[in-house]
Amino acid sequence: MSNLKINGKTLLKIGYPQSPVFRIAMNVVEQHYSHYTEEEVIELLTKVLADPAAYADNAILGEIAAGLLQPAVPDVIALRETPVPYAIYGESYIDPGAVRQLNNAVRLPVAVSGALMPDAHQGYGLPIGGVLAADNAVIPYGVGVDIGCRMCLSILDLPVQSLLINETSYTQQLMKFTKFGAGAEWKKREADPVLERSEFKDIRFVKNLFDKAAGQLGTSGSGNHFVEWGIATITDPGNEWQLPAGSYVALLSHSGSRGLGAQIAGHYTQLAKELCVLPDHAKHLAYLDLNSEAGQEYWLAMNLAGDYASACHHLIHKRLIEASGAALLARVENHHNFAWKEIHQGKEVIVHRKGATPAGKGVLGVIPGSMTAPGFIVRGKGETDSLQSASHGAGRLMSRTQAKAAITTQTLKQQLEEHGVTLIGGGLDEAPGAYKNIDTVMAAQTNLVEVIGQFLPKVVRMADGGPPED
DNA sequence: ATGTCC
Repeated sequence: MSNLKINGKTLLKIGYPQSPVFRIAMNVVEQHYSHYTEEEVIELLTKVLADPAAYADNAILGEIAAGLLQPAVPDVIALRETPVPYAIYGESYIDPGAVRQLNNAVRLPVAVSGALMPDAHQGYGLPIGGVLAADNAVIPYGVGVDIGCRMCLSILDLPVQSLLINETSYTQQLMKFTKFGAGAEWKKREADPVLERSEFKDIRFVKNLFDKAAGQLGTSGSGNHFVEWGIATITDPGNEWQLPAGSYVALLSHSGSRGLGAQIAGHYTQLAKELCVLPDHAKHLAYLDLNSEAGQEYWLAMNLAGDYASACHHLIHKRLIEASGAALLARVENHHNFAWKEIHQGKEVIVHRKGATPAGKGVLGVIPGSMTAPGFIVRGKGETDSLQSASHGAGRLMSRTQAKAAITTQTLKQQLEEHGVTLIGGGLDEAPGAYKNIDTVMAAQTNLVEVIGQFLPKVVRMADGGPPED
């Protein structure tokens, strides 16, 4: 049995229009004609293209025929001249490119309001650190490529000294129970309720991602993702867990939905761009109407990816906490790449937070610093102007390329030594110097969150720097 | 962010 897939180039060559029919044809071929030769498939698709109406009632090819009978390219949707208002926090530290991107977003016809966090920098579509409330529409690139990218902090009942005395065993645990790198999968798979979800059966596109998702459950990926042992210090005696103020061993992880979320993001962004054509400078902000089939599908797939990301963190924490023999005292976790249905100013809106921490009144979150700077455990103040959001970290000061050129291995080593941090993996593009000063960023958002504690990394694991190794 | 191609 061959594994024939037809690619976009082939479809273009035989004259298929660049419309949703492209993807439909590829899916149909993959699902029903993978045993055909390429010549046979081309012959079949050419026949359908020549007379789509003749295939309209065909059980398999009817889908392609319907796509061909639709108008090929929808009209360009104009941005509004007048933007909806938005607040900026820490404007003097924000990359002007990020401001330009939010200026586009708040002119979308579906925009209701927006906000820009003090760690903002340029992304695709909505900037990282961008928040946008939309009316009954969701922007796949307003959520980001890594759907459900999130933080999870577990505070444990281990004496702080054990981390300092037995550092080697904590390092070994990280080596044994975490897995990093693009495409990384565990050989032995773990059962988990998230893998039983009906979305894996009901949404055709998502169904094809199941196998990879099952293999990648409990892995961490690459880039800025990490798992680290460190010391959490609770400073608020009125904390939610009635923990005595003081220091605890804690585990902090940062990662998302791996290949599953990336594929979902890519697929539905592409679909959105076909269905919602915006002026060129705003094209990545293409949105899906939540009443449309595509919009509803994305919403379900996005929520699945979010829950999958959460399950990944929980599996990592479960394994490491069990290995350490500790008991869990408290946990704080939050998505920072996601969209939610929320009520703002008395109206239900879709709030996109792309690199932004939910900060509703009393809502707890974690804002990481860098591998040598503290992260913060925060409680949201429910500020209206920020759409109840805060930064998701310190934010980049240098691009990855800039950081690799400006920072030396020697500098990184020295900084790690000064702060007593052990690093496994990690590239120069993730060095502390590549990030803004977290204290400056926190000072710009005192109206958004209150600090109830902090976290200092001690043993950090990240993907190896440079190209993936295995 | 991701094995960068719908």
